[in-house]
Amino acid sequence: MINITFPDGNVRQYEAGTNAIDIAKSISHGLAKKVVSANVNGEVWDATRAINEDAKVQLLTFDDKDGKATFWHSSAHLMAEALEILYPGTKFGAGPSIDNGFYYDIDPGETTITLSDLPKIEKKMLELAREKNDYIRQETSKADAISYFKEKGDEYKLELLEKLNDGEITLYKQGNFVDLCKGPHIANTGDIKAIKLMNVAGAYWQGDENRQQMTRIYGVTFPKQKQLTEYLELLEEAKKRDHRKLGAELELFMFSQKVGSGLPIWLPKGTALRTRLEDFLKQEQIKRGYTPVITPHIGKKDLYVTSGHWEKYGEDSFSPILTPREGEEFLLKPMNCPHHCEIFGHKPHSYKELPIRIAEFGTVYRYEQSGELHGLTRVRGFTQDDAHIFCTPDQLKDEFLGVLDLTMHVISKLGFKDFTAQISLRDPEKNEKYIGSDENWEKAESAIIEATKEVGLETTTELGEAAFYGPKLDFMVKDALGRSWQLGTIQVDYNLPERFELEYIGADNQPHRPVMIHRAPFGSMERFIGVLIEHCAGKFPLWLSPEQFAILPISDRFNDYCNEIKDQLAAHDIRGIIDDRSESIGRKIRDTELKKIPFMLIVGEKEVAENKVAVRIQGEGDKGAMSVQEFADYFATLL
RNA sequence: GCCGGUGUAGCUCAGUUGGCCAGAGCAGCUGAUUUGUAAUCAGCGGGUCGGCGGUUCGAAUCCGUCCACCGGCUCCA
Repeated sequence: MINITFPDGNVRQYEAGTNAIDIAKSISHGLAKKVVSANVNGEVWDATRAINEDAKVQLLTFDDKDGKATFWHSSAHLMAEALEILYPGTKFGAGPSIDNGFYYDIDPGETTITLSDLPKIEKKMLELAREKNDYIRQETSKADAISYFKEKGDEYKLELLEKLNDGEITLYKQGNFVDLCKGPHIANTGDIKAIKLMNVAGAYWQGDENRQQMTRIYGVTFPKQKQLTEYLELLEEAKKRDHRKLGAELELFMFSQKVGSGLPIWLPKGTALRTRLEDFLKQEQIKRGYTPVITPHIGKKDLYVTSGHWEKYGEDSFSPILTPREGEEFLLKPMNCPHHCEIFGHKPHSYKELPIRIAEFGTVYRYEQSGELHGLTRVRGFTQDDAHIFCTPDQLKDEFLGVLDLTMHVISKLGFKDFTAQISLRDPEKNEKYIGSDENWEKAESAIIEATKEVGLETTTELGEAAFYGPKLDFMVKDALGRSWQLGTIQVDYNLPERFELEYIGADNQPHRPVMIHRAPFGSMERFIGVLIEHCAGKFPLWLSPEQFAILPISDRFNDYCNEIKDQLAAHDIRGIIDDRSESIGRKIRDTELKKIPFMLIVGEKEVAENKVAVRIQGEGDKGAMSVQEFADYFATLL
């Protein structure tokens, strides 16, 4: 007998060689049906794999993250089986589970698989699922595995095999399909009841753009049909929040083929929104001792040679523009920091002046490949809420903490609760990717780690994600479709001050090199607003709303009264419009609802007589009549 | 940049296997209506069918090429 310890600390005894399904059966039959895999001593195992020794076991169902991964990974194998039948000779790459399903990268040879082929593949998968084949795990020697895939002609599997050690190789088989796989898998294909293949895309083999482009097929599956229906409904909902759709509908911004792709054009309402965001941060920064500056949109190429950006990112900038007579080379500025370094360097500084915090909403232009462009979140021209702090090494940590406080203030003020903070350090294996001394890197990295610890911020750490000049802390938020976007960023930099030979005179009357912090709480106005639109589904926080109310007269006899109301509200700093079209009140309400204007103030005979307005809240309905003063007071409580 | 898809009026979409002057709803304009909590009625205007080139007696429809957009990949100071 062996001892099985459950997550709640309970210990039960089982025969050696038991498995997760049997353990589940001993608890309840319902549970046994739902078990897809099990966490055994920290490793996810097949639910049918024999457990021979004492172990800590957590049974996993589709409701667990790891359970989903098992289910979807098995679904990828099922799809591969279907593909092998429908497209004989297909070569298989890798087919993992992902956050929302699974994919398989395949090389179908001469055949092209398109969207219209997916229903056929789905159908075949369902057929195979109904055959109720077991997923069978089989340990194998490297030599046997190689000979199997050699005979099959699966060169990608052979390449994967090369990296594996003999003795740790397993194959999984369901039906007639055998795959190189470390598992784990569900017990039987029959558990897969609902299947939807989402799309096809190109993907480079091993993620290397110099190698073969594979066909990647994405799909998602569920144990119950109802779950699939719900998932598809969720996707529909998410689409409605898409900032590209809402941005057009609410007339916030536009793109023009003539102006150029990736170059957002801000319409009046979007500009109103953006200006309010900028003003909010500008005021906050003044309070916190920042000095606003303005620098040109272009800078000599030499400036970026000095900063190192030209060497590192020259190809990702717009090509230099030339002065017509002298032939001097200028870059459309891809970064504000070199300009700000020049500001710091234009006169000598005493240590008594530090820290110096130079802030600018600086518009920058970068060449993004055409296929990268995406709404407001990936563009070729954007405005950073940029600032650079020049301080002494002793001040670094306090300054970092100050920036952290500002960034978190901004994020919470905008209603983001679900964000993650990522510490990006250098990859110690790839020193050539970075500039600057080891000593400086270590100092910078530990400053970030200590500061985040001190404020108790939950972080993840990524090696190799640092900027080339220093480590950084990024704030990431997910959009409506679950894609993760970087918003605010804080970066420590010992290197630019060196490249620009920046100095201050210390208490010892000797020159010293300042440390620099790059930071942008929003990141870029474009991306931030794009994510904000999706976050609030176009219903912005009241203080940002381009129009806070619409006054809707029931007949044009009340227009004069409406104008008075509007003036009175303006005196309370509440902004809005009057819809004085000769339309029915029902129509005016509908149109205002669709524009997502937070308050409708309806004015008719009764309201004029009582000197009131009938308040209706967007998305909620009639709230009854109030005087202007009452409304203004109520409004103030919502800000 | 690479793979796949899409591109018809301001918006959402019809348009059979290439064949009369390319259609609808909404929006717009004009007029009527003066309305009580999510679409008042009538009339009218509006499209080089993404651009260019080709095949054909004839192209929105077939071919080529370029552009833009969508989903991914790669990249992201």
